[in-house]
Amino acid sequence: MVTLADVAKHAGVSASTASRALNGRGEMFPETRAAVLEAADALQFEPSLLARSLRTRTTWTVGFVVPDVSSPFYASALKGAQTALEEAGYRVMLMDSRQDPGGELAALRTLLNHQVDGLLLSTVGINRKQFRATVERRGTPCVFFDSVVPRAGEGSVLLDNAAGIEHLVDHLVGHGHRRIALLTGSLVETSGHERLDAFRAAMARHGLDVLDAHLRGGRWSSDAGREGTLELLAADPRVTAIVASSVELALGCMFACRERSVRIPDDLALAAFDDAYFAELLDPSLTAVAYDPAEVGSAATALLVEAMQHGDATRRELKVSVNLVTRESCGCTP
Amino acid sequence: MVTLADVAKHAGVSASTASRALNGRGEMFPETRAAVLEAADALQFEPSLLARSLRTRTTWTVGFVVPDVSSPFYASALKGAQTALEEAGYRVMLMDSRQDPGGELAALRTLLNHQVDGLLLSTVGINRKQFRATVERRGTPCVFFDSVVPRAGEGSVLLDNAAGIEHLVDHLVGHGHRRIALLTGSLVETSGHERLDAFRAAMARHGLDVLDAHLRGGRWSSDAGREGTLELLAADPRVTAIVASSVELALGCMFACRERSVRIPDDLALAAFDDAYFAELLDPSLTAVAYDPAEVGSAATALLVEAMQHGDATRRELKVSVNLVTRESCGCTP
DNA sequence: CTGTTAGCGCCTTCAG
DNA sequence: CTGAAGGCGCTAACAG
Repeated sequence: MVTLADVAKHAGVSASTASRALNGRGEMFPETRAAVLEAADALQFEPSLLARSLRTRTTWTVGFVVPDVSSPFYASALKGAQTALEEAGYRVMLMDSRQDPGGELAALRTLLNHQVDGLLLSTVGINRKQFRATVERRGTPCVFFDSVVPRAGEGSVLLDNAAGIEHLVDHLVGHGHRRIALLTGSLVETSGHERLDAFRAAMARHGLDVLDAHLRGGRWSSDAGREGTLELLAADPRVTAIVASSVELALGCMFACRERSVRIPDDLALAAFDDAYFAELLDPSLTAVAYDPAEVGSAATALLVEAMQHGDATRRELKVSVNLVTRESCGCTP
Repeated sequence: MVTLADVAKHAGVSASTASRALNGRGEMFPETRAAVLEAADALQFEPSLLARSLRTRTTWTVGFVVPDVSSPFYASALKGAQTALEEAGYRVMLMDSRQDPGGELAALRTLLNHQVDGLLLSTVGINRKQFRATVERRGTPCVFFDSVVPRAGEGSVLLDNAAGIEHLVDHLVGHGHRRIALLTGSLVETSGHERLDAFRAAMARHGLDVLDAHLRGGRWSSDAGREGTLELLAADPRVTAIVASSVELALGCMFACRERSVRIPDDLALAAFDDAYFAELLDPSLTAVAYDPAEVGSAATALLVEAMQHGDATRRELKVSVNLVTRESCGCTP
């Protein structure tokens, strides 16, 4: 390995001068700088980021923690964050909490021991005290996205869950439905319980009841959607419409309907939170609330970079807007 | 920040003893060790991985480079790798080359400057010389997956592209098709050109011609699939079946067919490489070659861990097996 | 403008 | 079994 000392010797200057030349810090004679750059080039010098970080106490690395990287939503958010971070000169260290608070805490500790400069976190439900003890104690800035620890961190970016669910419920009510059920996601995550709360609120606004038997699911998977729908169908055949808290849940619902020969939208209308690039090609095509998942990542990054660089004291909470895309599954005709 | 020195002082021992106790190295009086552990616990000591890495010259970090993290395939491969790496005690540093060789080289350099212990790389087509100059020169082990630099690195994991395409072509020929076109992916990537080569070979085996006009696409996107299909439809209406090199390309094809009122499978049969969890619910449901994308990541990780730990000299090349799932788009009936 | 000195936090000789 | 000393590669403070 070729070190800064080698470059300095080769250029006939001291290590500090070499360092200054390479980092463009301070004034110096152009020919001195040129000599150093040439030497670095000749020796193919690559600085050790490790050593630099140890000395400067900044790593230019940000930790990214999500429940499941392979989920399309998180993958897109990651992409958005990665792009924005790279632009700002940061690198990404990725960890997966596997939907487990213990795993999340372990991930945070590892990242913190790595001296990351900041954290982008979609929590699976650690509490404020745990958050305090692991991240706040170190003073590392943290921005939450999609799922937050209430009143913690330097900011958060959430989808406009309330508006999304409202669109869905209003639209189904507009089609004449009154017995509407909800497939919920994981209720320890912000998007899960916000969508549930919003569903209750939207139904109430139309003077409609929400029976506990009409709330099913509890996980984000397609399986949970299928099972929840089967339970729903068995428990109360009078339900005429379903709101799914995610595409996966909606797909599960579609599977269940095929098994039970329930026709969508004739026997049961369906509309989902989360659009997908294949929604148009499904049978029937899926009415859904759309948004840009990458924007969640990039917006969170913007907040984090701000916090890392200016140490802003005020917590900022952003909402990413959503819009309804009507297709066939709700009962609309193409 | 609490350092090893603080712990040592608190426990009334030297820093070296504290280090030994914490890392379980060497023999020592149980009470000494206990005192150190207690002190570390009391002070909530967390070792600086940076300093440790600088000293030990191993970071327990692996670099992961892909063309696009938000693609479902890479996201799943990442998940597989992440899980396997974490199990082996490694962390993941992620970079996105954005389908650009320049970006890929930059990513590799950054990772290498971070002293990663190993590399998991899906290349977008850098050449052997560039690979040599950046990674081989440092001696950092690298395992390729999905897309390789020929005869480079410590190993590779590829899908069985030849078998997959063969299944697809054989099946379509079995339905009586003879004029079959191919939507290709990016030909600078291994999966892209292997699938093309395999298509030619499979067609030849049936004594069928492959016209250049029947090869369209060139990128992995849905858009490329749509445009390629429109071109195909315009150039030669006698084509009766299409093999898509990926789901995205297949979806693009389905969009194009809707625009032109071409019915699948009656007017045009379709079958794709890559299965998807929603393939069953498409209209028509999509015949496809299936495999486990996470396995690509975990298998590559196994190879890499082996290389990092035992410095194996022999290059190993793995193939992940695939299988055909027949549905309606090829002309089969449910 | 440039060189010398010191130290980030840790681990690993080498003595005792 | 334990302590002292040195250094991984780099940069910041202080002289000159």
